[in-house]
Amino acid sequence: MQAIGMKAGMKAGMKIGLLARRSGMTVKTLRYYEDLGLLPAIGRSEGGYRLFAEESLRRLEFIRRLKTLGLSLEEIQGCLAVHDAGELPCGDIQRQLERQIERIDGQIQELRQLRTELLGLLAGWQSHPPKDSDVICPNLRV
Amino acid sequence: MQAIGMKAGMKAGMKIGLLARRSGMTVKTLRYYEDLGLLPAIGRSEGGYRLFAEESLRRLEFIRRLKTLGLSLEEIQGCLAVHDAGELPCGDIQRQLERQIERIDGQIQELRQLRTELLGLLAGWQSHPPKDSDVICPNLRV
DNA sequence: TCCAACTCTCCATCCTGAGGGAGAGTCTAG
DNA sequence: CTAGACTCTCCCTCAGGATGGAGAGTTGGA
Repeated sequence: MQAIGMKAGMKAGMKIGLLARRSGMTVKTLRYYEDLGLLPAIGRSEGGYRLFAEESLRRLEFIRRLKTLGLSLEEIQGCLAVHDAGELPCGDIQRQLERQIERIDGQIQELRQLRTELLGLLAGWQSHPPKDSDVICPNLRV
Repeated sequence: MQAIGMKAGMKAGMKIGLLARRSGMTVKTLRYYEDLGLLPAIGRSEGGYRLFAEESLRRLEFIRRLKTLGLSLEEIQGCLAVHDAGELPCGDIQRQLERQIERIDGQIQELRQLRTELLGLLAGWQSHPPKDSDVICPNLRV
């Protein structure tokens, strides 16, 4: 027997707590994502509770995956918007991932330069150099 | 002729705007540093204006230098505290710089791994794969 | 019916290193 | 003396991705 008011096959929607348990995210985070528009609810219960479709689980997996690849929620939202428009977001995702590689390359370059500078400074560093009242750290000459 | 109330050689102290101009930092930043305890003022004028010693310039150079090396203001403050206690901070700075190199190495490692994963994903990426209604992006299988 | 569990909204907070602006007071050259 | 430059404190805002709590309302099983 179906619940009253439900046609056979009609899905009532998950409440946020269940979705949180099934997805491994916190209720707070899901509300946050919904507010951002990343995770639309299919509606509200009579009492105002958010109701989510089964599909939300896949959506959250997608979000989680792109997040671990270093994309921002805003970038992820862009990809999801393409999906929601009925198109395959693969092309957009590809572009975002390529951009992400460029960002990473830039960051690695900066970190390498900094590392080199730090190593240079530490080569020949003296822990107890003669005091020089005009500088705070003689090794840095400042 | 000295200003009234000034003994010869006594320094009145710089007001914050002059220190900002001479150091190349903004007034806002100097107030911020003073609030944090990084840059103690030698006192206040009768009207409540912060007065800074000449030494503040060296201190700001020191802060700027360590900041470009990637240390946080908190770490810099630790080094300055050693200096202010009358000791040479070189040993502490050395330790901080070594820690910084370790942090950088860790970050580079993470970035390299991520980069590798991204490249792996993009190898063989199809911009327009066949649609699969069960996944959002077939290339990611999510 | 009743109670516990759940959910709602709204607001505040975290982190870091500042920046913006209001409104009031101070300093200094002319 | 006065105008204009300078400075004060106080509070808000930014980025990004959430998290915490208060206080009120909803749901569902016994």
